[in-house]
Amino acid sequence: MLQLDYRDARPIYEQVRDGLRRLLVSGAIAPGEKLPSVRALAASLAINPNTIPKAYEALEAEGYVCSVAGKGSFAAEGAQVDGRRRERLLAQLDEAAQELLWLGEDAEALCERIRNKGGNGK
Amino acid sequence: MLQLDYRDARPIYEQVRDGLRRLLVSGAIAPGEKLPSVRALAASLAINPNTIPKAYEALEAEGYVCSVAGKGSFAAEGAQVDGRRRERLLAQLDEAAQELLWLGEDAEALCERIRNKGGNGK
Amino acid sequence: MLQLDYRDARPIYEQVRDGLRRLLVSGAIAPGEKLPSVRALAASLAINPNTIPKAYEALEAEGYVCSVAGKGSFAAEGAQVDGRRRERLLAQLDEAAQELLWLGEDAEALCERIRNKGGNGK
Amino acid sequence: MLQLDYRDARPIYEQVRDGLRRLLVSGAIAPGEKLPSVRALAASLAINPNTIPKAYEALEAEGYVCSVAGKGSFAAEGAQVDGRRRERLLAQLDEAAQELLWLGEDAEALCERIRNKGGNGK
DNA sequence: GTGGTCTAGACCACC
DNA sequence: GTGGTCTAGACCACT
Repeated sequence: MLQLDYRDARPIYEQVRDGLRRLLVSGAIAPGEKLPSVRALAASLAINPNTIPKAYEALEAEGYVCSVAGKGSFAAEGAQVDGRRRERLLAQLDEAAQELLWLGEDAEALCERIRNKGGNGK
Repeated sequence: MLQLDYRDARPIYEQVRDGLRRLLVSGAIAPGEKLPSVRALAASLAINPNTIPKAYEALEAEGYVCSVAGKGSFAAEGAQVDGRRRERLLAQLDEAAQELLWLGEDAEALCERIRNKGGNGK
Repeated sequence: MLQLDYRDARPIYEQVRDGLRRLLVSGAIAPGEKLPSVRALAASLAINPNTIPKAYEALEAEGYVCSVAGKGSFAAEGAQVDGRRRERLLAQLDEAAQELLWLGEDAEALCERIRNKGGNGK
Repeated sequence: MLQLDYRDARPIYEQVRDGLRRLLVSGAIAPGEKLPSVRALAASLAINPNTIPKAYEALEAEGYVCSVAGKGSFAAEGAQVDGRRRERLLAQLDEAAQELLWLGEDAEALCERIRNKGGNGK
């Protein structure tokens, strides 16, 4: 389900957070669906159970996840996501696009990439 | 010319590297133009001179900059940029676009952003 | 483990880099094996600890080494080596071979050298 | 005839020396043929005339060139080349071959490269 | 204990 | 003046 890279400079919890977010936005996990429990995910990734809540809390702060005490964590709707996250993504898109255009990439080719992303999810 | 943020998690040399790259791809520094000398830039940023070469070497490895001992460092042509840098940018673009689309952003609106980036440089 | 030559025109960090790469490709250091720590290697070579990371970073950029903060540096798999390194080696081989052939060296004799290199590692 | 690269770390005279040697071993300049005069070559490369004799002297020391006062410099036969140069080339070949084999390159493929180099010169 | 980063100051070769 | 290299010593986060 998730792939950890111990050679990655990012801490484990960030890799879990980013991996889960990727599964959410790719559609692999549908809105409302229950995420794996802390213990189950920790076991399947063979990491310390204390690491998982940190990832879940970060996603909850962003609005991607909704945790209910005693019941578990659930995937939220896209509309509930934090506005600052959206701005950061737009900035990331702008930055990559500007540099790619400077490198000679064709604007329409980049647009075509974006349109294709939308269709199939991943 | 550049702005450092000591609250930023990124090390100084990465901030310098990213800031200079931004100046290059935005057209603020033209290809072939001389970059500030190691000592001059260090002084203007009020940091140790040893920190600057690390940023310049990273940009040289990417193909954005060309340093010549005894003469200075110069902005390279876009065509000399490392292919792996281009792939990383495309991945960054894809990731941001996919998440934005999931958040409900309109594909054509994102395309319009990209087209505008190309025109005015910054 | 490594031998420095202060009469060599190459800077120390390049000698360390090339020496380590030699140990890796000769099989003296196996893939996955831990390399000496920055401080330990600096002490054993009687040089400043700051010089070692420069060699390790270069090998990491080539794909020969993987450094993990807090854990150490490790030998990578051959498959992870940068493609540009491979091209540079092929060019080096071509250049040496062409000149040797012009000097009257027999092509088959050179081939025999290459076949022998493969067998015993060093 | 020769291509200089001012971004290259090597001094100009080494680039001229290596470029001329390349022309010799590739067959572009035949044994016995007259090399361009110091002034002519300096003019065609748009560099200081003092730089050319340094390159010619180096090639003469290696045995690739034979200079006659008042008449000019001439390409020598392969057999006249310095033995140390040959040993250095063999070492260069060995080193590149060993690393390429470690990277998974096929020994016979490398041999085929060498055989092809011999046939057409360049 | 590990690698990563930064400061301070020095010397070199080259232009 | 330039970039390139090295030394010495320090602090940090993470294991």
